[in-house]
Amino acid sequence: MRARYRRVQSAPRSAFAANRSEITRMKKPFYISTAIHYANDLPHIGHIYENVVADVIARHRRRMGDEVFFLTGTDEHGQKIERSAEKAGVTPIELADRVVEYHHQLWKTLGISHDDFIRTTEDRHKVGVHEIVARIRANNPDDIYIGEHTGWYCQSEEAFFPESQVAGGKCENGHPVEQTSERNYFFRLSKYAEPLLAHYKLHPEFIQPATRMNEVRSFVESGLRDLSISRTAVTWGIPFPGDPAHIVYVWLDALTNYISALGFGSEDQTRFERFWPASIHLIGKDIVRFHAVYWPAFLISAGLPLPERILGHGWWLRDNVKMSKSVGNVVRPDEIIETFGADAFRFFLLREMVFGQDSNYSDEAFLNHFNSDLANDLGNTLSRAIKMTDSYFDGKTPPIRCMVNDLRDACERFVPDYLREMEQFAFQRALDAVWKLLDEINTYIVTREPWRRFKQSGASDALARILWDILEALRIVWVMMAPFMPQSSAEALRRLGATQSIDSSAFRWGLLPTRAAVIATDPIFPRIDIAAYLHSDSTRQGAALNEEKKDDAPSPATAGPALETTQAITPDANRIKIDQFFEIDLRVAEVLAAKKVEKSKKLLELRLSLGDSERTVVAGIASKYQPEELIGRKVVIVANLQPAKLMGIESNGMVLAASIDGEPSLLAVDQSVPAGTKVK
RNA sequence: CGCGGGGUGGAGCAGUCUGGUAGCUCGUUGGGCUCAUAACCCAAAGGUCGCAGGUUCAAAUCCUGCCCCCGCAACCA
Repeated sequence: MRARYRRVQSAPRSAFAANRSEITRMKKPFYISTAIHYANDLPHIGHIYENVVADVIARHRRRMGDEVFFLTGTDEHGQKIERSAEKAGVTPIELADRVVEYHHQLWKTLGISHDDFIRTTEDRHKVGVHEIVARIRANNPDDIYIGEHTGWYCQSEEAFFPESQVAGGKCENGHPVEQTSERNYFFRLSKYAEPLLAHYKLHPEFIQPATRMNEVRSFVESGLRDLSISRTAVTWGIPFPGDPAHIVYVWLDALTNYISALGFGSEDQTRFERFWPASIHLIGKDIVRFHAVYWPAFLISAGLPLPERILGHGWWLRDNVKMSKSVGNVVRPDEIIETFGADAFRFFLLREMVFGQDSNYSDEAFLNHFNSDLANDLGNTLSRAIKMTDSYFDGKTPPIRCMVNDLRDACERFVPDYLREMEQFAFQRALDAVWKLLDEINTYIVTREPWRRFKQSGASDALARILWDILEALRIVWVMMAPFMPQSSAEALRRLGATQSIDSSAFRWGLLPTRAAVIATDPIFPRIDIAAYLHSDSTRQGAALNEEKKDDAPSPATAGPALETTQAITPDANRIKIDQFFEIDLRVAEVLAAKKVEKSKKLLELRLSLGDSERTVVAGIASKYQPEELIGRKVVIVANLQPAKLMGIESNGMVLAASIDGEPSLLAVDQSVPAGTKVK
């Protein structure tokens, strides 16, 4: 993806122009939402990133004078929750409560400044969902009708599966499916292709980045089919208005959160009237379609205004191949946040990812950025400036302001750059502008040599001006950093003796008071010994970042600071009895034939001899082994495993292999051992 | 034809929409400074921008074809 962001149509203003315009005109309130996060599992780095980005935008808008409403929340309905809850032996709402509690803690830890948190199980949300259905029916009585929904139905799971999840007559969990029809309520989505295309044309900034717009447009151009908006097979959801035998389709349910949270449909709609339409729906790129097609179609039908902008961010990938401790890129953000602070992590997320693009996460990258950006540049510059002030001017900001100098020029060059990039969600470039200013400050320090001046002529006026410049430029640096690192910024400004609150005028040169107390103390970001950190505490590694934990219910034990559903494993509790081991029938087998499974990436179909019998086993070892080299080889298998179908082939056993970063290495036995020999 | 991302100095990445001297961070080398967190400053080395065609006065950027890597899904039983 190689998108640039179109300019926000409220043209980028310089810092100084902005001040004036805010006074003279009444601004439209600014409403930003994240997606509501699905409550069947704990948040991962993708959710964290989304909320941090939204928070940075919200904080930036607030200080620029906007009236901001920032919403996040949880999506708590649907089958997956039902099933996860069942597995955990709790009711769906108990499960959701647990996850939500964790969300609250996490967002607090990370300093997310949302104004409200919507749960789709709340009454106010149900009211909103009923209201939007009512509005659609009132506005376009034709748009909701009863029809037949035909699809692959799985008896044992009581659910329809999309074509993509059905293979070889089985659903994704291996149960048989059949073509079945269900009577559902439908939404006449087909009617809205033209209005949507017209809207995209009129508002090219509606979907960003632009490549997403292209995808959406071609999707709509290829024709829209009416959408089933109710289910009868699911019970955990909002009863369909007027027909409680049906449940409202999850997306109609979920999307409505953006207005139900504003009191849509309730007695008091002042928030809805004030803040809708949303300025930005911030979402992952995977759900752009729902936000850019279904949601606006529902809104048009209901006679409601459309959100101004759908902003799709990229995904955090984990460093693919080299996930290992020795390489030092094991992912453990929970520990990172605990150790280095929420601000450092927030900074990293925005510094490292080009907004909109995918990016790789690694602890090593975090640590490197921490040292070079935060410790060496941002923190160290603060330290050296304050230390000199402390020594030369008796712990107070110098007594003389300086209004004409190179640093002021630099600020007036970089602050507008920074503000422009912030408006375009180009956080990486906004931060670049900050670091360019930091460079200027460091260069200024070196070329002016305050230490030499002090030795030569003490606390002279010239020295006062120079140091005041440095401190003032740093004040502006930390004002720029405020949305990214709110706590650190407040702390740094306090140390600098800058007391005024941060608003849009805080970027102006000259605000640092003279003779204000500075605080010379420990470094704000102490350097990390990276090697020592990476090799410490190896037992706690393994919080898998992007791993889907499909049906795992979050355990109560993880309601603490852990970011993931990893559980502390005490070795003793984890040991098994020997008879448990003997339940496993391990056998030596000889490979008679081997071939790659068609269309598969890592599967080999093996024909094995167990001496007196033969069987077919499918093994996921194709990434490492060629079929030819396996023939005649002796392997160890689990012989009494339930059969399973993989890519349509029945596998009767499991070939044992050691796994090094996912690369298999087959267990070897002496070639002389006859096939069928028991292993114990 | 399942969906998507990518191939740019040693590493990680911008830049590609709107063609015009190839940029950032880290690393490396040499020098400087000593206020600071072995930090900071200056300078240098290092790239035929995956390949092949095409359009153009001009291509990392536009067009065509191809190769390779990765994520998701379908398969690690």
